[in-house]
This record gives sequence, C-alpha cells and structure tokens, in this order.
Amino acid sequence: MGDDRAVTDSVHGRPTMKDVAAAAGVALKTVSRVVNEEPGVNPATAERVLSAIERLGYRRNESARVLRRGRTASIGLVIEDVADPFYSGISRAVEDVALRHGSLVLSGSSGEEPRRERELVLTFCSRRVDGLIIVPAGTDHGYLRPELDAGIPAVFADRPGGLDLDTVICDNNGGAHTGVTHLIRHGHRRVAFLGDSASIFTAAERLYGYRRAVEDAGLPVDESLVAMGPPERAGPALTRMFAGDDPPTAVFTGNGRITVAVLRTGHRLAMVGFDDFELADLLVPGVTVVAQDPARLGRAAAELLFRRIMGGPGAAERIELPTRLIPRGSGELRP
Amino acid sequence: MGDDRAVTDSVHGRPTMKDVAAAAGVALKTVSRVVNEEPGVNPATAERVLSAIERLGYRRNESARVLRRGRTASIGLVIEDVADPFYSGISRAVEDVALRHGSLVLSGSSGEEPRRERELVLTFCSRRVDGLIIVPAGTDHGYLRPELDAGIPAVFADRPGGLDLDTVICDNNGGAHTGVTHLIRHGHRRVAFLGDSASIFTAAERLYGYRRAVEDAGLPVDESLVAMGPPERAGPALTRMFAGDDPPTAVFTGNGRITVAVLRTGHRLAMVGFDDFELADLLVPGVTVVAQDPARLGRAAAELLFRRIMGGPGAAERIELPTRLIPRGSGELRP
DNA sequence: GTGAAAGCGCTAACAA
DNA sequence: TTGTTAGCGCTTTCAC
Repeated sequence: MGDDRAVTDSVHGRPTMKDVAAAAGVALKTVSRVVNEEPGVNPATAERVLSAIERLGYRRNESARVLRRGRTASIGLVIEDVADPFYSGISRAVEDVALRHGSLVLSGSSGEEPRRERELVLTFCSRRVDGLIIVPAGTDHGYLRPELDAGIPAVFADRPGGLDLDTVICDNNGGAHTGVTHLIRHGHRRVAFLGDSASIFTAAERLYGYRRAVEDAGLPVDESLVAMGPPERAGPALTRMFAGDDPPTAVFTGNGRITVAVLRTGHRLAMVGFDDFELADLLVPGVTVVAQDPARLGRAAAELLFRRIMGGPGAAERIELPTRLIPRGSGELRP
Repeated sequence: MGDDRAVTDSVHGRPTMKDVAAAAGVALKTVSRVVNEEPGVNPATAERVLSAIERLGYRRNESARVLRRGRTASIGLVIEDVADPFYSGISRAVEDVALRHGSLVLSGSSGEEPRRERELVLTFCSRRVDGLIIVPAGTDHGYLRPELDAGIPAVFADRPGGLDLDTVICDNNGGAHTGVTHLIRHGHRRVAFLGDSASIFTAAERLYGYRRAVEDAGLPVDESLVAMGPPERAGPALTRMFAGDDPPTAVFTGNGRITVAVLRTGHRLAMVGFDDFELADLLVPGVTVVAQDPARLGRAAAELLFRRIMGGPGAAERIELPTRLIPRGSGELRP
C-alpha cells in the first residue's frame, strides 16, 4: 500500500489515469468516466476508482485534456500594469466573471509597450486560451489576424484597438466635458488641461471633451493652458502656466496619476480630476473627480467575451460606459 | 496560395506542424527544429519553413509541447485580492521575475477563503505549473502534500502556511514594535491598538509587537485599548474607546484598511499605521506609517521559487523582510 | 456497464 | 543536414 506511489509514479513524477486504472483494477476509460463524472458507472466501481485516485494523489493532466478537446477553459488578459489600481480593478472583475464561467485568467502587464502586448497575446494564443481581453498598448493589431481567423475571439477594453472588434470603453469625451463644464459653472474662465501624451487614445478623447466644454461655454481655447505629456511633467507644466501673464484659476487633470502629481505641487487651486482614487475625500479640500468604474469595465468586457466564446453572433459591439461627477470641494472653489 | 488556409486547417481550426511541413515540403521534425531554433538546419530550408509558418499563421500548440516535455514554463500565484494595492504590488513583482525566467503567471484571488485557495492551487496543479507562490488563506495545507511529492515546489508569501516550506514574510512583530515605541517616545502613555481579526497571522504578530513595545516602555497593557476585528469595525471600536473614562491619546492601526477606516472617523489624534499608502503624505497631518515593501516581498518569493524550480537544494528557507518607519506628522503629535 | 484502440500536436531518440 | 518512429496523458469512437 505505502508502496503504491513508488510503483505508479510516471516519468514526470505524477500518477496518470493508467496508473489509477491499474490500481483500481479497471480500464483506463472507466477512470476517465469517473474523473469526468460521466453517467453510467457502477457506484461500487466508481468507489474503487475514487479511492485509488485519493491514494495515489492523482490529478488530471490538463494539458493532455486540452490537447484532445481543444478548449482550455482559460482566457488571456493584457493590461497596462497590475500595480495600477485602475487596471487591478479591471483584473479583479474579469477574474470574477471568469470564475463564474469555470475559466482561469492568464494575465500580463504590457507596460504600454506594443511589443510586449504582442508577445503576451501570442504566448496566450500558444496556450490556446479560449479568448482574449486586451487593453491595447499600440494601434497596430495586424498580428491578431491569424488568431482571430483561427476562431479566438478578442475584446478591446478601455481603448479601441487597430481592428474592428468588440470594444468596451468609458465616455472619456463626455466625462471631460462634464468636469470642465463644472469648473466653468463655478465661475472659472481660464481652465487649464493637463493630460497624458496625446498619442494615448483616452488622453486625446479627454482633451477633445475639454475643448468642447470651453467652446460650448463661449470661452476662447487658449493653447497655452493645455499641456500633454507623461505625469511627471504635469507639475512643472502647471508651474510654468502660473508663471505666465494670465494664469489659470482652475485645472482639469486628465488621469489619476496626473491628479496626484498636481496635488503634490502644492498649488492651491480649483481642480477636477479624471479618475477617482482612494482618500480623495479626505484631502482638504476633497478632490472633485470624474469617476470611471473599472470593475464595471472589466465585467462588461469579460461578459462580452464569454458571449462570443459561446458562439454569440453578430457584428462587433462597442459599449461606452458613463462616468460620474463626484463633487468634493476642490471643483467648487471659486476663482 | 490564398487557398492554403482552407486546405491546411486542422480540426481545431489551426494549422499544425504537420501542415507546415507539408506546405514547406519538409519533414515534421525539420519544422520542429526551426520553431525551436535548434541548430543544424540549412538556412535555405529554414527560410522555406518560416515562410510557410507565416503564410499559414502557424502558432505552436503549447499544450502538446507541455504534454511531451513536462515543463509548462508557468507558475501559479494565489493572493488575497488583486484589487488590493498590497497584493497587486506583489503580483507585479512576481510577474516581472517570471518574465525574466521566460515564465507565465497564472494568478487568482482567494478572497481569504481557504476553500477557494485550495481550488485555485489544485487547478494550477492540473495545469502542471512549475511552481506555486501562495499567500495562505488558511492554515491547513495538507491538500498540498501530493503536489509537493510530485515535485512541484511551493513558497508561502506574506504569511507562513501550515507546512514547513520556503516562506517570505515581513517583520510584522518588529515593525509594530517600532511604530508603537515611536508613539510612546512622543509622550503617549495610552496607545490603542486596532488590528484585523487575530486569526490572521500578520494581525496576531503585530499585536504581539504592540504588547512588547508597551511592556518594554514599562507601561501597563490595558486590554480595553485593544480591538481586533474586520476593518469596518475599527471606527466604532475607536469611538467606544474615546467614550470611556480614560481614552487613548494615540492609536496604532494594524493595516492599511484599518488606517483608512480610522482616518474616516475624523477623530483627530496621534497615529501610526502599518502599511504605507498613496497620498499618506498629502493628508494633514501627514500619516506616519510603518511601511512594508510589497514589490520586494513578491520579488523575493519569486526568486526563491525559481531557485527551487531549477533544483536548488536544501531545507526550507524563511526570509523576513524589514519594515521602515516613515514619520510624516501624525505619529509625532504630542498628547 | 465496461473496455480496446486510435489519435490530439508535439518532442526525444535514433536512424539515414 | 534531414527524416522516422514512438509516445506524453487524455478523450473519442466503437465494440463488447
């Protein structure tokens, strides 16, 4: 008995169905039936098999199963950075939906590098994921063609990619419009916009929303009040604006990292930020934000993907999620 | 030509090495050699193969490869919740180390439920991960035995598990001692401790550090100043202490969520919190914390794991990482 | 209710 | 330098 292990271990150190079959004195196929809970096995036989499984520490080899069946019960997720709360929120939601579908999530961070995104996606495809959720780092998704042709559905999340696929994004444009309008309504005529690099889709959309809001209010768009670039340049840019002749009285920040960067400069001025963040309500004054809902974004993308995986038909969908203005004080300061 | 796809697609909708071999007019093994960059293939032949690969959109089937080789080039990671910045920090670090080792990370959130932890781990084992990093949700890890026997190395992170395995944790005890001593040095004689449920290892260790610090200072340990429980109960507990005869003048909070919960109560008192958090420096006063380093924790665990995967010998190691006190104002307030 | 045989796509071992 | 053969562990098909 205590010997079974040594006798039955296969080359890779794990017992196989064959080993279990031998130990239980049945055929391979019977073990397979028990493991997969197929009907039509004599309860007594099943019992013998189960006890052998227990005794040997048998665990089905998923690779072999996948090889035979073609379905992996896993999906691939490419985000920018798990350590960023916005993306980890998406991750968690995707994970939850996948769990409900009995699926595992392979995920990886692209770090906003198109090469890394591609590498991750292709690795996932090599592992024959059933589908992909991608936060696009680049705009060229030609590399996806063969995978899509092979029947792997893919969904773009947070930004559209370079292919006409299912896409779930936030209403960046409208959200920025709302936030900027909020500042204007509170008496500001010179509102600065600090956004991420304009090459990033969400940043460009939000800038567009800013411009629309300023124009809709009948105010002139002053390009010297607009600065686009990586978050670490936001602080200096704002300081430069303040040093000018006709400084802004309010600022709209284009994402969470830029909001924080501006807060760290210590400039005390009216502001509304895109993206909510923990403790925004505890700062003095509380930081007014245009909030996205990363969990909802992740959920929507995952649900859309699973619908496709299960054969859902039809043209590419584009879902746009609303944003929500949360007034907390900083956006209600008068000039 | 445009026809190749239809002709060569296999049952599962993807071309196989066999298809590529046929298209390139070589043997299967030659394709394998090219795909795996094995030496000794005539450049001209290799060229033909590569072009066939390109044309057919061939991608190696990793499941088949794994089945044959026994190594999956992937590791499993079980954390409590990806959406929590502490754990997503760990995730990111693990991912980075895995990337350097050419490995993929399968990860999942246990939500602090032992059953879910077990389920995730066993799913990962079914997929034949090369190793596991586990933030234990429970203390009974008997279910791991067969997997360990089968040669899958595992590392516990953040907390020890119920088995004598490699473990990487923070100096919870020492960190709490440092933080509490800091408050006492600033004149506080009645320091409250608000910690997570005492059944959680880290919470118990930190409580122990608190007790030691109080005793080392020659002060009496007053149990009415200690409250252990889930973060949502921390605020009420503190309020109750304040309503008492001899309220605390300072509080030490046992983790980040409790720190935030206490901040939200609006009580203005001296405090030091375990765990650093974004914007702690921007609150007024800045929040003094005992900081852990999740990235370092993740990195250490992953490096230890890969050492084991590559056959590193020896008894189970236990690595304890230091914490760091960061004074920002709240911990330096006098009674 | 049970089993034997074939084969998923790949790599390892051994020819040629 | 290239090819042939066997078989990884499982599911599928069909026979008993």
